Amino acid sequence: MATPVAAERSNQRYRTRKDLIAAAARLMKNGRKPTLEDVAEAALVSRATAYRYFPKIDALLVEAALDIAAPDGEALFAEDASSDPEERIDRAEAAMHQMAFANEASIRVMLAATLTQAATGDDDVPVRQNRRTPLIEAALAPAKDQFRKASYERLKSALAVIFGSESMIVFRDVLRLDEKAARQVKSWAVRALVRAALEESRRPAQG
Amino acid sequence: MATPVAAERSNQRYRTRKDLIAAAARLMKNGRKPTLEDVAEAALVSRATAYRYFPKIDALLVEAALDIAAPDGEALFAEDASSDPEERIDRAEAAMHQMAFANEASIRVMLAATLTQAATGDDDVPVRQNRRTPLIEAALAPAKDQFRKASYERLKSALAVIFGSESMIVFRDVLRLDEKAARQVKSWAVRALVRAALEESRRPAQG
DNA sequence: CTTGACATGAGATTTTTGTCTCACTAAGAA
DNA sequence: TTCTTAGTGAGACAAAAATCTCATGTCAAG
Repeated sequence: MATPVAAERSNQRYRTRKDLIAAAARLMKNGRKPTLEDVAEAALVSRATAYRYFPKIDALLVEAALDIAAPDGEALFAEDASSDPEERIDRAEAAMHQMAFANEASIRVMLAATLTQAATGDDDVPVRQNRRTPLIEAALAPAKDQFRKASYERLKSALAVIFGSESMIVFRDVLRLDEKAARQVKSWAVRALVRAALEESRRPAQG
Repeated sequence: MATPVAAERSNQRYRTRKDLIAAAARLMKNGRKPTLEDVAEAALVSRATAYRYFPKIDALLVEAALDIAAPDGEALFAEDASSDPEERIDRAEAAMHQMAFANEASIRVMLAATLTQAATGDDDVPVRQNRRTPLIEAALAPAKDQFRKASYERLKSALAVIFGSESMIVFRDVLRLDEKAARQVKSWAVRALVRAALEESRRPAQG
């Protein structure tokens, strides 16, 4: 059997794997969930090979979505002297926002692919990764000691809800707002949340 | 005229349509996207008939998701004398939260079915409906005149992001928090947002 | 009751999706 | 170079999903 598992041939395996992922990423951009056959063809690889690497196409789609450049906390705040958490969070949100709306179609495909799996408890299945929390932590880092522990954790989770690509779905499909309006709402919300967490951390009673 | 004669058959059509939707709703509860064949069988209807009613299964799944009881603003605040918007919003959120987590599997299926369509601009395709905004408006109603117009609109949109079933996905798949933790975060966040909107509406400068 | 129009059911058929086999190619070791 | 072996391609095969056709059943008007 030709199951790619031995270590020796790793270059070859790595390349075809990479080609498959790249091809999938390319196909996702038009918003349609591609079939494994589509991907194989686009990657100039036989159907059988494609199936060998990704028995479930969902796994491939998730991998492909990782190609989408996510804002990196380190880079984003590299030469940013400011330590005002409100400003920094807003800036981080702007970066995520821009990324999400620029890759809307691909993100939708990936989201749809993962949605039905977490529920069924399938475990050979890809899991959503969390790229927003590191970004949020980087933004809050300079001010971290101004928060109480509980406030800080709560704030991070709440911000994660606003930051994510899921919120884009709400703005587009449910509220029917355009990108600019969405950004304004999110900007206001994240700032308000940061302020609220800061304030309650300053007050003596309660956490 | 021949038309009214033909139209009289609507009872029959209505019943099979209803049966199909009910069957789909039943099948969605286990979190797997059912096949039209599955639905047809469960509805005691032939495949061909099912396909006649719903050429795309996604349309059927969306219809079926409507069966899920959404909290109704009128009923929820019927005997609630309180007019404190913070309390009322929190209460509304609790209701939505309970509904969303109780029907997680079905909601995931519906969400996945709609995600890839809005993007492609398919128009014979069902559209997400918005049940959360009326609820939010009902909760804010008694205090509506305490907000500036712009603040009010922004608040509603921000709350819609927190309220929705999409936030459940974030808590579960991305943050890996359980239902209780999710509720606490959301409760804190919605209250903070309401307070922020109220406060900025009281202040003279800026909107 | 009869009739016409429509809805339905039961396959046949086609398309799509996933699996398997086997020969061939090419990479790395000797 | 030659040998060994993992990775690949081509296509047969199987299973599932979607579409089409036509005979039958049933409703309601006359």
